[in-house]
Formats: sequence, structure tokens, C-alpha cells
Amino acid sequence: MGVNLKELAAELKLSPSTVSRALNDSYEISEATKQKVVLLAKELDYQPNPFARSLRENKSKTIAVVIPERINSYFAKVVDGIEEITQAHGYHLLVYCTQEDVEREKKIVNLLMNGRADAIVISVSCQLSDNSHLNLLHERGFPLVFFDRICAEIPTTKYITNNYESAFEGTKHLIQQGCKKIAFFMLSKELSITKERYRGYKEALEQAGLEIDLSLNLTFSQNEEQNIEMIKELLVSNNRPDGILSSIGKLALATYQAVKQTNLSIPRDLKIISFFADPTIASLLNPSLTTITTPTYKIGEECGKLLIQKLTKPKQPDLPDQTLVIPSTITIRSSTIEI
Amino acid sequence: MGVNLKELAAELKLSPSTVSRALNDSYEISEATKQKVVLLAKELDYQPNPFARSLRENKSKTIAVVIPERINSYFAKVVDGIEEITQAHGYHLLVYCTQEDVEREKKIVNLLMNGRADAIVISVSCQLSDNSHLNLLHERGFPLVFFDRICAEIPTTKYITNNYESAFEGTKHLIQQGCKKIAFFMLSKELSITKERYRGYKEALEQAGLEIDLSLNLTFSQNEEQNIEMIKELLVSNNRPDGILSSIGKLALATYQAVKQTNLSIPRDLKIISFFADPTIASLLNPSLTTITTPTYKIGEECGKLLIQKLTKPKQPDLPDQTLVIPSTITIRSSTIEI
DNA sequence: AATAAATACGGAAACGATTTCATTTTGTAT
DNA sequence: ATACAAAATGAAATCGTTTCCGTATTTATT
Repeated sequence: MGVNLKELAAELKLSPSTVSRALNDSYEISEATKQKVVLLAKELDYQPNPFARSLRENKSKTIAVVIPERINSYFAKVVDGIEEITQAHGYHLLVYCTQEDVEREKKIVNLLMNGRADAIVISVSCQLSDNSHLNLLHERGFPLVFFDRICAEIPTTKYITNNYESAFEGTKHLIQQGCKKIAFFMLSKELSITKERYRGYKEALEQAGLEIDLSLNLTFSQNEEQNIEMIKELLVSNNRPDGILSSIGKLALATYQAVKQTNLSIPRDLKIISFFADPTIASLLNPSLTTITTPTYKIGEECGKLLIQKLTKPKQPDLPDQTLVIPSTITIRSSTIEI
Repeated sequence: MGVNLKELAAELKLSPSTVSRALNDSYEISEATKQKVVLLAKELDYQPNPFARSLRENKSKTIAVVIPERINSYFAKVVDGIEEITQAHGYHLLVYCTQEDVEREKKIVNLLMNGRADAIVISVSCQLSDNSHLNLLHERGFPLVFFDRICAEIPTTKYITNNYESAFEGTKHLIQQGCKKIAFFMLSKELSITKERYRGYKEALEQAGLEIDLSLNLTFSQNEEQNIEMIKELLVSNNRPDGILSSIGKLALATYQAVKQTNLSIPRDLKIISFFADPTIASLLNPSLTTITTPTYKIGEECGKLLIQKLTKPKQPDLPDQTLVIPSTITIRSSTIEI
């Protein structure tokens, strides 16, 4: 489309090597020619071919981001954070959405084996069982960063929130509000976040001397309608909970939908606290929703910074096997407070 | 990282050209060798280097998507739709978010001049005034597709909804519900969607014999707090509207926030209808929000299909200068209906 | 059987940048 | 003026593919 290096060199009566070096501000080139070159390059709007460069340098200036859902403030914010940092360093973002489908996730990860991206930031899909695809990637030395939904077994850097503590505190809050039968809503039992949050929930119950009723620990699917139906059934059963800790934001929304179809009232008959990304929506729900909110933008920024460090500085070691915790905050609203 | 073509060829005692052709299923290669090649390629997990291929073929198998906001169901769904179609054809998505910042949009578009992507799908930033960057791109023959927020002057394919009719019908609905003083909320006056929606609003008022009060036509910013404050001021002024057509979803949410800070009630004192992407949220708001909803996933799919057609078939003409309309639907909920 | 045509493959150029190595030009010290 | 180091540039290899062109072998045609 535009001019290439050879044409630019011909125009300047210089060799391509000199022009390349001039543009890359090499010490070997005199200031005079540098200026001439840069000037004409600007004038002709020379843009280096990214593929030629990638091929030669064996790096793409591209980072792949893999998320389970795009219509989800949580993940959207993380990507915003990653973009904010990486774009400033000239990196591009390939964003893939698995739609919570492991098969799709595997396909995507396998596609990334060919070096199209210099690194991957991923929050794993919900149904995840085996990690062979991610393991392979990591073993090949591919920079891999996890956030939120991590694979604990893969020794690399992970960013999470204080899932255990948040769930513990959230559950404690419900107990303090008088709840005796507290349900736990989750997506997949396999997820790292589920396990940790469940642990927090469980220990808070134990500490309060409440028994854990497994029939109140519900695993939901990707089917919204079905989820609402499940919740409704629970709410009209004779084993109705008086409190809910929802480990996923959209299950809180499903609960609100379900409650609307009953003659129950939040918080009178049922209190609910949920991990939830969007404070605006939480405050506009009726009643406003008590939330556990993670600073996801910050998580994105941290992922970005880490990778920029790793990718732009020479001689960097592998990403360390560490789990960095960015704490969430609980915001108490009307859904857990008797008026 | 993995093996390359030359190594694979050496292993097979064939030339790289033969191996390349075998893998690309060329008619020049015998079935026998094809099988041998494919087998070993699979065994050694051969992955062609995407940059070598892109350099040679002068195409990247990548599509750039540029959106104003990522934390926005509208755009997120469009991207989901694009991904659904294009991924099936082996395309990758570079997703850029301008955060409604024109300067950022320009930078991004200029970055894309170098051929990193084979096409661009874009919904322009809110403050957009001049389109020189997009014009240049289009003039260079770069496939460019607009959706939602389009540049009318650039002769390429655009996907929009029936903005005029939807706004007209929405306003008419408010009038039918007894509204006499209807406000119009918008982001930027320069946006294509704003203009069309405003036209629909205006003509509905005119048709009903209502006068247009310019002090009820409010332009908002990116600053949420400030927007809420503006709305609150409007609602406590002595020129308080009794109906609102919000051209942007988040302004409806801001209105709900503002109303909470007054002693007004929706729909009693104020009815509101809004362009809004997420039906779940709309139905959970209190009162539930009457919405104009665009099938955004479908828009994404259409963009994807168009580009796949253009990029994968040989000898395709330029994208035609056409504006394709995918109609929105109005869902009447409690925010416009007196109980 | 002689020739033409089809089949199957290899060699090498090309894509557009960067970089190693070689070479010319300039500057400086003797 | 000569030698020698330093500075500035050029030639060519390289990255890993695809593809143009050429060639040997096999198959078909008369």
C-alpha cells in the first residue's frame, strides 16, 4: 500500500540498511542523514511492515487476551486496564472470548501456539477440567498470565482477589443480619474462584455454628432461563434459604428475576450478597444489591505492566510462579439490610 | 519454537516447496506424499509461522474492531457477533477501545494503516468532528465497515438500526402516555445516531403539535457524576420535563440515579424510554425501563459475513456504498406506563 | 515407437524488514 | 604526507513462508 524501505532508500539514494538504521536511531548513522531520512519518511508516510519486522525479530508486539465473556463488566474492565498499559508501549490486543466453552478455549489456545502473540493473559473458561493446552503453552516457555479464574497447577504469575476472605466476610455479614439458612450460588465447581469462595462461605458458617446444607449449594449453567427456574424452585421449596451468597454477578441478577416471580421480598424474606462488577447497576437494582467488588481495572493494569516488563526489557527471567492478591471491597446496600 | 517448514521438509527428504504444497492440498502433489506430509506435520505439531505467511501473501487473517466503549453491552455484543462469524473462518480480532476519545481513535486508525489488519469494523468515537483519518484509510482501498455510529460521507458499507423511526415511535409512545414536555438526552450532537434520533424525536413532537423546548435537549459528557448532577438540576427546575427520550443507555441509568435523589417518581412524575442494549438490566430496574433495543449481535454477524465474503473470495469488488438497516424493537415496561 | 501431455517434484526468488560483516570515507596523530 | 583509528555507509544474509519456473518421470496419443 504505502512505500517500503527499499523505495524510501532509493528516493534518498541510500541503502536500505542505512535507512533502517536511521529510522531506528542507530549510533552508526550521522545526524545529518538521520534527519533527512526521518523527514522523507514522514513526508511519504512510511510505515514499516509489521509482518516483515515480526518475522525478522521473532516478536509480534501483540498480546492475546482470552476471556470467558465479553458482555460482562468484570472482564471488560480487565481488558480496558490491559489495553491502557500495553497500548502506550505500542502493543496490540488480540481479544478472544470463549463463551465459557472449554472446547473453544482449547482451539484458541492452540491457535496461539504459532507465535501470533508474544504473551497470553487468560481467565479460564468455566467448565474447565484439564489444562493440557495451557500446560503445553507454558512448557514451551510462552509467557502466560492468569487472572481471576486461574490454573493453580501452572507455575506462572496469577492475579486474583482475596476470594476466601471476601466470601468469608460476605457470609459473616449475612449471618450478622440474622440469616440462618444461607445458600451458595456458583457456576462451576471446578473454578479456582468457586473453590476459594466456597471455602470462605463454609468456614464462616462453621465458625457461626451453622450447618452446611448441601441442597443449598447450587451449581448453575449458561442457560439464563433455566437458572431462574432453578432459583424459583428453590425459593418456593420448603427448604427456602433466608440468605444467598452469589459467587457470580449474573446469578444475583437471576435471583432478582426469580424473586419477582414469587411473593417473597428482599431483604425481608431473603438477603443476598454477590460478587458483582458494576456498582452503578448494583445501586439501581431494587433493592440495591450488597456487593463484593474487585478492582478489575487495576488487575488489568497489573497484568499489562508485568507483561510490558517481561517483553520490552532484555534478558528477563520467566514470569515468576506467584499469586498476587488485589483485595475486593464489600459495599453494603439494601439487599442485606432490614429497613 | 516449534518446527518450521524447512525442518519438516528435511525430515521427509522433500523440498520445502513440496511440503508447503502438500499442506495446502495442492493438485500438484500426489496423494501418497500428501498423506505422509500431513501425518508428520501433525506428529511434530507443525504450525506455519503466521508472519512469514502474512508477509508473503500480504494478508494477515486479522480484522480490527474499533469501539468507543468496552463496558457496554451494545458494543460487546457486536464484537461477539463479529467473532462468531470470523473465527469460524480462521480470522483473528484485534479489538481497540477508544474510550470515546477522538485523539485515541486517530492514533489507532493510523496504526492500522500499516496493514496489520485486513479490514476494520468501526463505530466512531463520540466527539468525532473530522474524519480525515478514516477517509485516508478508505481512499487507500482499505476495507472499512461502519456500524451504529457511522460516517455518512465515507462511501462504504454501514450497518445501522432504524434510528429515526425508533425515536419517532418512542417519542410517540411517550406522547400517548400523556407526556407534554419531553426531553431528549444525547451524548454528542455530531454523532450520526444522535442526529437521526433527534430528527425522529422532533418530528413526533411536531406531529403532535408540541413545541420543541431546546432547554430540554441536553448534551452530556463522559463524566457520570456530572451527568447525574445535570439531570438532577433539570428535574428540580421549574422547567421539569414529564418525559425523557434517552438516546444512550447510560443516560437512562444516570436518570434513575438522579431521580433517586429527588422525591419524584417514575412513571408518575416522569416517564422515560431509552435506547438500551441489555434487556435483563432493563427489566430489573425499578421501575422496569421501557427500551428501544437493537439486535446488536446480528449487526456483528452481518459485519462479519460481509467481510468474510470480501476477504476470502477472490476478485471481490470494493465494499459497496450502502447503508443497511436492522430494525430495533420497542419493549414497553413500567417506566412509561402509569400503574 | 515416437511424440505430446500430464504428473510430481525441486530450485530459487520474493515478501520487507533487521543485522552481520565488509567497505569506503573522514579525521587525527605522527 | 602517512598511517591508523573511527565514523558512516553498503552488500548480502536472514526470518519462514508461498509461488514462479524448470525438469524429470510417467502416462496418453497417434
